[in-house]
Amino acid sequence: MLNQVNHMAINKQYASPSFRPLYEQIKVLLTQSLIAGEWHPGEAIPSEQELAGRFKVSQGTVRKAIDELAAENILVRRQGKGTFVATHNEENIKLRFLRLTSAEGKKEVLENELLDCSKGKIQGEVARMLGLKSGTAVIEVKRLLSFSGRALIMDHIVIPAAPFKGLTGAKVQENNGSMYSMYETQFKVRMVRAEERIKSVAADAETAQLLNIEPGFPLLRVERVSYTYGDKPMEYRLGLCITDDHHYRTELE
Amino acid sequence: MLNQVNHMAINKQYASPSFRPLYEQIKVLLTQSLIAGEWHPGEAIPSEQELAGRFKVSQGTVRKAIDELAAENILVRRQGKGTFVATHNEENIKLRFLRLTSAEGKKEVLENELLDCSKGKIQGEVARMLGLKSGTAVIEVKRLLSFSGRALIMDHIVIPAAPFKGLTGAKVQENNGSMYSMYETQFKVRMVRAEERIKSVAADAETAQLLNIEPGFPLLRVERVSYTYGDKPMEYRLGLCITDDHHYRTELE
DNA sequence: GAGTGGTCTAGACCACCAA
DNA sequence: TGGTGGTCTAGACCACTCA
Repeated sequence: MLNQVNHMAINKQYASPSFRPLYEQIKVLLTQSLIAGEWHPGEAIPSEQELAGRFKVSQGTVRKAIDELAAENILVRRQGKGTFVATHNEENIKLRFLRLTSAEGKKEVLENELLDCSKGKIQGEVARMLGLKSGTAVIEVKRLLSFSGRALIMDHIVIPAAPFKGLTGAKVQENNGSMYSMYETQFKVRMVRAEERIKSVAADAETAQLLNIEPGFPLLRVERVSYTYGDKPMEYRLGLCITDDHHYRTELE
Repeated sequence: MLNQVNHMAINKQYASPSFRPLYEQIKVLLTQSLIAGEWHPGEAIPSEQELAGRFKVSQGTVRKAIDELAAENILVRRQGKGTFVATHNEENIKLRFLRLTSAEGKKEVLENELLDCSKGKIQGEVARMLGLKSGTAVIEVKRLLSFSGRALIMDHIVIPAAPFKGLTGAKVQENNGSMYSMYETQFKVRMVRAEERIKSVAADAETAQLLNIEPGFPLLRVERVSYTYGDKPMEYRLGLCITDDHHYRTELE
């Protein structure tokens, strides 16, 4: 199959219109291998030379494909060692998606308090955002995240039940609340990117009690959809955050 | 000078330690030309071939340097036409840094109401963030931004007076509130990237009156520092936003 | 020392654009 | 038709890692 794809490519690649560069085809092939689970997060993929041989293209073309996947945080290059599948399961990047920081950026101790982990059926807007039919079985997790001993975030997480069969509150506790790390190690699901929508809202009575603040206290409402390989949405998350001593940081480019 | 740099590079480039790739040196040279104003926003820079000749390196090396500058939104490539200095002064990207969107992402008419434009002296935290000494002369702009007829953002903008000599309220009005476009066309200052810190706050009395809401209404407090070429901070901005019908969108990668 | 990614070159050819 | 960026190749050599 690979040979055929590339023979086609080599013969037809410069037959505009609908021209697709070879390296994009290589990118698709690599992504398919990732989806198929040929290489798991943290593992090395074959060397550029070997992939060039397998795909019957030059090393430079494989290189360009890997360059782009590395720019998308899907692969990670390490000179002298190889190219690896990116992972959330390493100390320095376990919290890659956590954007809440204290004013001075000082180190903090994070704690996770599980409030609820139950099965349900999805509906409405959340179903649309996850690309699921209304009524699909989902798992819902509610938890509190504490920074240096103070509860700052109330999270409500919704994921489809099928890919996460066997997920329980106990497992969430075991992983100390690092959901993305757990998704990878336990369920082979890697989140590649996420989109967030942020609003300012007043705390309702229930949230206020959980976060130990007065009702009406201003909270940051962070709505997140996370995507796995192939831009497939796999997690919905609603966070309510206390931001009197902390802030959400982001960069515009 | 260029020859010398490159002769040094060609002879010494592979003399580890402190090895710097050639294309990084080219990047620095291109950035210096941008800072020096050799090419202005919207203009074309010389072709890859010409730059390769000028720097005495191969086209591929120039290409890699330009690739990175394009990834940083400093240059823009247009196949068949050339490579251009990126600009905020084009319709589709005038609002590149504006992250506030209505729920359905529908088009909106933006209006700018100037509240104040005055000179002052900088102090405290803002001085630190802009890398200025306390007491440096600055220009402060206060304005309201309306979306489809409703005032949603109260902006407070602080910029050093020196690079923006001659900036007046009238000029802000002329440019219809598109500050980044004005910085470029009138003062040759291009903002390349920005960092933001976001909090949720309750509206104070003054802001509430300006935005036509009740005091205590939850607002998004967006603090921004914008950087020009060479990562030099050039603008501080504090925005207070109504987010009942709108949200701030961002992407995590 | 062997193997990996990283840099640089030279050359061929294609896609796209403007005149 | 000529000039520009975009793709692809083949080869040489360097930097880095690890056994």
